[in-house]
Amino acid sequence: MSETVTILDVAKKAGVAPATVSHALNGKRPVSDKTKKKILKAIDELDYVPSWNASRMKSNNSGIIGCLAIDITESFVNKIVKGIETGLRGGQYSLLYVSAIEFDGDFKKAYDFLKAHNVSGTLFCHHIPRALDNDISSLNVTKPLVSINTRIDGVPSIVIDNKTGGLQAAEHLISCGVKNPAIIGGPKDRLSAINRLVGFNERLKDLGIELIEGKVCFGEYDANHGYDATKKLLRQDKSIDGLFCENDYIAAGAINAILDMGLSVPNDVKVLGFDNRDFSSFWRPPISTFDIPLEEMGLMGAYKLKEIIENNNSREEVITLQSKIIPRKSTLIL
Amino acid sequence: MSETVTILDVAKKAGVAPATVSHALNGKRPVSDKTKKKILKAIDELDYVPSWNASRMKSNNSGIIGCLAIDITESFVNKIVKGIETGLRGGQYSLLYVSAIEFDGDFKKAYDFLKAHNVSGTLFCHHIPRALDNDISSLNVTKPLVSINTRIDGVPSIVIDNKTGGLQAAEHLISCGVKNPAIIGGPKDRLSAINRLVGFNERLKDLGIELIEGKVCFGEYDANHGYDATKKLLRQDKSIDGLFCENDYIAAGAINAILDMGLSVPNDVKVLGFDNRDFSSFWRPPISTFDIPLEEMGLMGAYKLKEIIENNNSREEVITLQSKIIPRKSTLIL
DNA sequence: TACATTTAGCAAAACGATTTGCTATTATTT
DNA sequence: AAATAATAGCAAATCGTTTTGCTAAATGTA
Repeated sequence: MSETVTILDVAKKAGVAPATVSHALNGKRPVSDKTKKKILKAIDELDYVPSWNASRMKSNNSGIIGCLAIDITESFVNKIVKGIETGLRGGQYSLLYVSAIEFDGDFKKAYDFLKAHNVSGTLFCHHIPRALDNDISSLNVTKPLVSINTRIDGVPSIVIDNKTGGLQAAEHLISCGVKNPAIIGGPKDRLSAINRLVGFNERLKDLGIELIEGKVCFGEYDANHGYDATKKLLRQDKSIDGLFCENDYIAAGAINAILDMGLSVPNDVKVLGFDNRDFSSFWRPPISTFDIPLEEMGLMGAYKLKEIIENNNSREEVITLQSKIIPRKSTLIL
Repeated sequence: MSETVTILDVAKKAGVAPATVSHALNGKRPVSDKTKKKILKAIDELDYVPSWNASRMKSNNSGIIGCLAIDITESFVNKIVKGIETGLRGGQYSLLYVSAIEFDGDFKKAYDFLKAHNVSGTLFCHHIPRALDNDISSLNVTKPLVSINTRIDGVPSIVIDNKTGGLQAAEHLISCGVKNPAIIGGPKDRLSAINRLVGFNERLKDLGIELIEGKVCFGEYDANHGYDATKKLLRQDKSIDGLFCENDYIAAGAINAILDMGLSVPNDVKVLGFDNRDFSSFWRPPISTFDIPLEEMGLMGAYKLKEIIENNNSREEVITLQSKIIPRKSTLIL
């Protein structure tokens, strides 16, 4: 209802020119303490809040950071977003969040939407490999762009070293005494799933263990897949004594299956997950897993983007972060 | 790098006046098909995207919906936010997300931030009872406001009927044959926890069962609290045969404790949770719980806010949604 | 044919800030 | 005391749209 109070109202009340109010507020030119005090008093009394719109239109820098993610309820997305917020905190930036699903996966439309808001830069945050590679040229990118969680050619990216994760998974299982490991993977079209497998396979080969096709099982990142795949694998080969599950949902399903078959975790079969979900620490038995520094990825993405915006430094760069193994009972010998 | 293309560039290229371009785009005045075609061609060739800033400054309606929530990683928050997005989809609105923690819990600052962006309306989304009641007057609210998940006096609110939830919890446990129930609650300062208890207690009293103080245990909404409280309760009173846990983390911890004591769920003790977390369906045993329509809450909040903005209808209204019980094995007799 | 009506499009003002050129005052130096 | 430099503050232009008053052309009516 009440009218918006503008810089003019403040100026009038304080008995100065609008320009002086502006200068008093953002210090582009000095203003005497006396007038500054008058101005602040007027601002306080009128409850004046400068219009971001108006000010940013003039300076052609919206101060808005666009975040284009698939779906905020994906747990990896919301943790990354939290990191982004932390990275932006206290600055002159605000976060405009957009789900790609809102635009039926049309990245051009979604990006145009952000453009319309005159964003100072954009953070992509998704998991679909090459989702943008074909489109990136048609996007007509005019403002800085940073990709989080997926590498895009020609774009600074913050990624997780999933291959090293897989590598460490192999080492961990073997060092826990596993002789005959198998792997239950995630969806074939997700780079995370592929890379974890590649690393796992590579290190096993180094250690002289061959991962035959029958011991690799792709599927969804969920508990049902873990359950079914485990039963299938263990029926096929009763000597399997270690499972690398590419995320903790799969691992939880796998443990359920093993227990249902009357076997023990970790005594008969050791189970290693990935992701460190909130339930993993109090699952029975607690699930050994890898912690992914999701918030840190968001943080780094925000920092990187700010750096590019502020220093106009746009050289491509790939920042790779490591996940960290968290050993729990599901792989330890009692 | 490349310059921003404005409505003037389009007008020049199409050989018309800027006003005509504007009218062609948003139909406030008719434009002939011929010129419209010329204009659209120019827009396409120049890849013109109208500046949201400039247009919204003029119309004094930013089209931006502010969302002020505590923390995006809180699972209830991100589901609500998803609902909000769905509710805003396809409209001329965009979502500006702000975490209250960014402003050290200072709602005035956070709200001023949104005001500075000239938001058309704001959705509060939090769980702290009365967090705003004291502050709401000092907030100097000039634009529509809707609160989700917490009731605020004088503000349209979308809330969950936790009392009825508690009530149904009591009925369910009794109908499953429980004779001597106890409750493990959440934090005392959360309305959800209080209301679930009130409903639970009330219905038990109706059924002639007294919930003495020794059978009520407040604490965090986490598994450790569930574990510790369960051990304490069951040691105190060995005849307890049913537990209402105010969320699923607590329920998971409770089940762990019961099993560790050598008892069976549900044969010896039945456990009922709340929240329907993602792990609850494949916990062992699967946890009976309540599904909270979080996305729907967000959706309703968005709808309500749009209605207020568009029809200038600002009467207070409290929309109460019901949670829905999902019976699983943890309370069923085998 | 002459008049009224509708349609199409242009020009200019407005939104609320920032930026910059300029003037008037005050402080510093010789 | 006069000349110079520094400071304080005002007025006006600007950012990219939308809105509105107005003119000119096209259409319909008598």
